[in-house]
Amino acid sequence: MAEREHGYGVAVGESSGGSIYGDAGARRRRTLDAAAALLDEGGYSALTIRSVAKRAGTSTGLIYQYFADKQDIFMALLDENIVESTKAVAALPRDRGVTALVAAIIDESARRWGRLGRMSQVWRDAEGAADMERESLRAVHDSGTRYDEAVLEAVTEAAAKEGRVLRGETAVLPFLLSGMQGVAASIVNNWASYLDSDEFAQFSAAALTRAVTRTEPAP
Amino acid sequence: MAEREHGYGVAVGESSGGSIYGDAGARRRRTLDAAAALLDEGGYSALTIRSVAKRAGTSTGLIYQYFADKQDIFMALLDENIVESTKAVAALPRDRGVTALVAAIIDESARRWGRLGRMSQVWRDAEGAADMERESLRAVHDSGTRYDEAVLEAVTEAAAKEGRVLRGETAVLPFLLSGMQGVAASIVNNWASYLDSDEFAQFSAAALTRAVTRTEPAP
DNA sequence: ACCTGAACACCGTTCAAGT
DNA sequence: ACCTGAACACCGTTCAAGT
Repeated sequence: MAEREHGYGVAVGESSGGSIYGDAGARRRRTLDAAAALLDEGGYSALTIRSVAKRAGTSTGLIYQYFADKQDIFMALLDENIVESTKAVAALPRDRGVTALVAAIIDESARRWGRLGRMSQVWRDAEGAADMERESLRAVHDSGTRYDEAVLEAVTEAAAKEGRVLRGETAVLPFLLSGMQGVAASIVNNWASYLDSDEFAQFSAAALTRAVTRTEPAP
Repeated sequence: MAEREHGYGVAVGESSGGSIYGDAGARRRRTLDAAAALLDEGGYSALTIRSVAKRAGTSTGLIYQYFADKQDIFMALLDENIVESTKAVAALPRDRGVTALVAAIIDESARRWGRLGRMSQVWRDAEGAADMERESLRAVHDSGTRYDEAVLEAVTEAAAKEGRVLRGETAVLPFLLSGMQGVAASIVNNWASYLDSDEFAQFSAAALTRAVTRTEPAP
């Protein structure tokens, strides 16, 4: 917030009080923070290597010592965001019903999508580029898997508290995830602008709940 | 298909047999065709103004006489695609049940999304750029509205043939559209790779049908 | 009048040169 | 040893110059 825009040289962080010279970890962190800030402020087009370097207090050349390329920076940002979302989902209360839970997840998803939705394009490009070996790609993939698991756990628990269960088909979770994502994207892109977005999220959550759960069979 | 790759000068189309010199319509068409072909062959990164111009048999400068900028070309492509999708939806059979209809729409949507999904990013950037007046943006918006209407009509009719009706809430259509879009995106991005994509589409179509229709109340 | 393509102001990325 | 930033090969866009 009070970060200097035209700071001269390296603004020392709250680390062990000295120079950042040679500190790979700190520099990586600052680079990521700078990239995230630029993305928030000016959108995708404001995110250039030169401006990231300036804001992070490094040089363009040095950035390439910590990241393979620009895509790699996005990937790292995306990964951190998914990890955060996973924590948020895991922390959601289970005792207010499946619909309320799903609505909350849609909300979270819309927030993340608003910031990093464009990332999915980058992600797809990266996958297409045949360098699946890339660590950052594996990281995003793994984090995504953990996110999916967190959603499954949360929904299962919330359903149980209502005396309901998830349907048994394999496609139930992918469908729920896709549906929530689609609704979140719609909200962010403001399609259905004639609709109150809370009302839309609420209806969608209820509809998805109807679609993926059923009342528990008597034991 | 048999289009010349290194054609010299202007390859005359099936128009009135003469030069294309000064023919704005034809040049616009060729530019769009070239852009679509490049997009299909090399993805987003292959789509440069220089290569579009070369392939279309024009110059970079002339392209800017028919399109405001690169974004405008995408917009026109997107618009044509939505119009085609609308026709496809309108032509879908109504007598095989809502689920089959929805599955077919998801299929169509996945095909379109695979080619132009990235477009949604461009679209959002364009909207953000405050030049809502832009004709190409209005066109896409209007075409989108007509697509939505076509889906509504198709689903309503298919439901009626099964003795069902759409639920009455305003959010029903946006939810259905978002859900189908989300599922289509998942299929294209190959999330849920462990699942057969037909099975996934089928389950999703059935789930969405459950969520948005109910049996018709006795008259 | 219509069209071209060199020129401009960028971009991501590299690597010789500095400290 | 570590870091910088000019240089390279692009990009979208414009506009003087050609026909």
